[in-house]
Amino acid sequence: MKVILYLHDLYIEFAEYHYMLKQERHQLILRKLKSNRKVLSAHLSTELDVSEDTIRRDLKELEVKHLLYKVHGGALPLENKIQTYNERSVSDLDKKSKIAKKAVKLIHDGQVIIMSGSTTNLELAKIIPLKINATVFTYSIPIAMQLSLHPSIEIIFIGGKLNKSAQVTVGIDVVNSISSIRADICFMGTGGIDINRGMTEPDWEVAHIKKYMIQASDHVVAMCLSTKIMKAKRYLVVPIQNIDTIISDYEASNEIFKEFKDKGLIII
Amino acid sequence: MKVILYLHDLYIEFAEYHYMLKQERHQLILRKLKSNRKVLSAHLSTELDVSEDTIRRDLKELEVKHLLYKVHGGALPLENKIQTYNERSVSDLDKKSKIAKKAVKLIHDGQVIIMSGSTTNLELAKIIPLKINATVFTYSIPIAMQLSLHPSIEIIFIGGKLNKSAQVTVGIDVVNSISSIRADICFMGTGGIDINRGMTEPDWEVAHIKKYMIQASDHVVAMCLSTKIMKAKRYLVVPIQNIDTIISDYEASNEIFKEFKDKGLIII
DNA sequence: AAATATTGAGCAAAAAAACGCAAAAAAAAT
DNA sequence: ATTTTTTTTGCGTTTTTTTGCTCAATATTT
Repeated sequence: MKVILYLHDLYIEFAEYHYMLKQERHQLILRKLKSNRKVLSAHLSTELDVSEDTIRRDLKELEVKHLLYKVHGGALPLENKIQTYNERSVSDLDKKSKIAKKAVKLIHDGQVIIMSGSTTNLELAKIIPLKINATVFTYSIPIAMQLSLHPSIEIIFIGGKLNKSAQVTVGIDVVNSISSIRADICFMGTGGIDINRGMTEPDWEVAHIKKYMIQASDHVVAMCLSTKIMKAKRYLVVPIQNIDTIISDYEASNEIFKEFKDKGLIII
Repeated sequence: MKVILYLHDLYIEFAEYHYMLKQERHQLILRKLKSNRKVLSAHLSTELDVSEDTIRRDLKELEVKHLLYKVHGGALPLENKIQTYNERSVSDLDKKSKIAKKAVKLIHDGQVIIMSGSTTNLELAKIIPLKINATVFTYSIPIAMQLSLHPSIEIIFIGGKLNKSAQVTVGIDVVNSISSIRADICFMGTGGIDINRGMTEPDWEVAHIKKYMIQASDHVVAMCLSTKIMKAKRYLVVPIQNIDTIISDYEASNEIFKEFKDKGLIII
């Protein structure tokens, strides 16, 4: 490696001079981060013989490229970034509780109800009037816990393998249990509703379970965020004619529902 | 210790240092909290070599992010806070956790485990080492929730009618599900153990379910408060010879166990 | 009720980051 | 080869963050 210096009218050539390119520094920083699990700006500065400003700029660049994340004093690998409350908070909570308020009017004394495991259903579970007397089948732990605060709802929990992150049971046992149920009404959160492509889900297993839930119910209520109307996900649950009612945060009069109404669906 | 990096023809030596970044401290605190189920400010201060003020500020930050909750003297995992209504009147918690500490040594990789719905079992669920890989069948919501924080335990929730106060499922469905299981070991909280009258329960339905749990297991561990030894409740679960191991908060050498030992039971 | 331990608030020192600017170097254009 | 443009870098200054300390208030234990 050579370096050529222009000084006034002198031209000097240095044979062995290690000037480090920015990219080299970046690679170096990432390597060190990998083997060391952290890097400190101050140390990098002396070790790589550049100012701390430069290191800070390097780290900032690498952060933008999602190769690390910057903290006061240095940087850490992206994987140990701590999950914060906001990141896992429920999105569109206002819309979901609006839907729940409409849905709760469909619940009556003596019904046998199936509830899927969505956050919209959790909102619904919170606002079921205390005087209602009904039986609810669910496979969601949060919903079961919420309902257990209700004085007169009988809860049947559908067992199976527990999905830890969603806190719902899944698998063949769930399907078997549901197959032996006969329910009056079924409240279903949904990944997408489209007039042609029907009700769809991003997860195969969930789609499968929901299919049986719908089979087991006399009346099927799809609770659907407005953002998911006329959208489709990967896996079909049922075609649109298997659904009886759609509840969204839109007004029922919204023109987007025209075709659904033409097919005989109730829009709330 | 030194870190040496080779990059093309460059070789750079990094001096080792152990200044700790704030985020690293946070991660360590959370990790310790997860494995120890609690952290003490004074302890952390000396361990991480920073002032207690700093620790307090760390805990406060983590609390705002909903990653733990602060108490006088330290902090506890957030799960416990959710379960506070459950631990409303947990009596003899110290004795129960003493039992749990003994019981956890019986848990090994690859086991299929049945856990009944007692608070002693909840304590056990809290302290299962993170590296353990096993399958747990349970019909208790608090236990399922506690286990869902474990990275590698597979949880099978046994469905049925939910008993709201105990947060456990009961009924014929539970019996049916358990009948089809084959487990290595079964941890059972118990209402009473007596050398002649066997293991007994105050609730008929629970007694019935436990009978099937014991039938389904190769090894039966009865976890029993010292106050319940040589006591009997209303309904028989199984006679004493169907039990393999008794764990209590007494020393195993206690003379009260003499007759049990004579019958071949293991006392821990 | 007294003794001990823990906490919160305010403050100051030190370290790190941000910002604007200008020198230096590299790249591009002439 | 020279000029222009762009990029990179370091420096001085101002802000922000972090930390430890004191002291009064609170909580816990004896």
